[in-house]
Amino acid sequence: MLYRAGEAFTHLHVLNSGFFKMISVSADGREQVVGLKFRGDWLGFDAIAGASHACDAVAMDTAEVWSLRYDELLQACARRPELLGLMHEAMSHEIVRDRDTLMSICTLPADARVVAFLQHWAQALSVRGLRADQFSLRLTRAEIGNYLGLTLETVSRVLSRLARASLIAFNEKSRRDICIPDLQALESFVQGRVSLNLH
Amino acid sequence: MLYRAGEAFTHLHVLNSGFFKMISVSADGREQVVGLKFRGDWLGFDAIAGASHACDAVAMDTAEVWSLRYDELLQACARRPELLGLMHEAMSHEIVRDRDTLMSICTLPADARVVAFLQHWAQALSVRGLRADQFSLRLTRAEIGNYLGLTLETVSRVLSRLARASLIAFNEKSRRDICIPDLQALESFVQGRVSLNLH
DNA sequence: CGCACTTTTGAACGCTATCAATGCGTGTGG
DNA sequence: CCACACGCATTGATAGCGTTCAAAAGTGCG
Repeated sequence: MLYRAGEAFTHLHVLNSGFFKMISVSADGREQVVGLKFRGDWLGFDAIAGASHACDAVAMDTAEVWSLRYDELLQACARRPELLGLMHEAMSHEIVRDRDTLMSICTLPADARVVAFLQHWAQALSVRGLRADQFSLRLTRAEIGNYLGLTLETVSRVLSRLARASLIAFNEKSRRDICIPDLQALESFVQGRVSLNLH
Repeated sequence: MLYRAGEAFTHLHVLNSGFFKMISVSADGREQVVGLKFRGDWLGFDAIAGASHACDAVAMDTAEVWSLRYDELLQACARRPELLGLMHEAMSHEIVRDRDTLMSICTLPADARVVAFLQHWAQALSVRGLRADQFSLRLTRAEIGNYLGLTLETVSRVLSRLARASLIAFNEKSRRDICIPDLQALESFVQGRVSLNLH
């Protein structure tokens, strides 16, 4: 765990390798995965406003993180304006990304949400030069469901249906490692609402 | 409309009076209310990353907006570091706020979501020194539902139920203007419903 | 007044949650 | 080595919440 909700804010972090999940807990104890972080993403922006972190940052793998003291970072930005540009870009990107997930959750049915989740993950890998046709989800069904506003059973059922339709395939070792032979086919699935009720 | 999705990014804006809604449209035409803005909020952060706006900013009322050229703003920040602090705080606050709404939508049933929406609005007014026990929603039932991942009928039903329970009251002129005699009562109403769902 | 838009309310349907049983892989201890 | 517990995943049956479809009333405006 890189930081926990409530901890005093001192550093921002840049993820150089590995994967993180961001987890918020509400006052009444509801827990929620509110974001996923990949290589190059910044962590800790949530803490600037309140001077303490608003969520937990949990590594999903061995990870390498560059931690930067915020005050020193600002001084460095004064000397090197392009650094400030990078930081603003990262913050802006996070805002846009969060809105995209909000839209997915508000407007898509369960199966399309799961597909959008897979696409998101695949694209995140692809943009970073990693293979996007075969990867590990690194989240339990329960966590995926939580992130998407679904139950773990629904996630499991959708994935099974996608596998039955050969739009994805499971690794024979672990059902958390999946293959996406044709990302286009998945994409058109969301668009056209192809019915998978083959049974 | 202050700006539209796709427009080139030149200015950030600070809302000095009035109310704005932020509307995103996905590639396949799904429309989504992704945020609400009140006095003192900044608008336009979404455009920094992509150099063009990612959503529409629509006024819900006559509004006064201060528009600041981004490049000039950065120069001013170099001279006055506290200005940069304000801007970062606003961005960070937006990130935290977006996550809160995501959590509400993912973890709460319909009635609790509507209540959370009312609380959010009331608190936004209260923090700004405006009266929070009586205000106009400025959104149609359809827009509220869209923002909360519900249909307009569900929103209408929940509001009617809340009014029947005297937790809120409608203005006799317009059913978009509501009274909240006891905000605490509303809050405990959500708590009770959620704790039932938690086990 | 007519027209378009918004809101309310009812009834029926369907998607997703809930409840429950089973299987699988892993680590642990007898 | 096996038995066992534990966490994770799958699958089925059922129920319920929210959607969909539909009708009617209220509101604002040219």
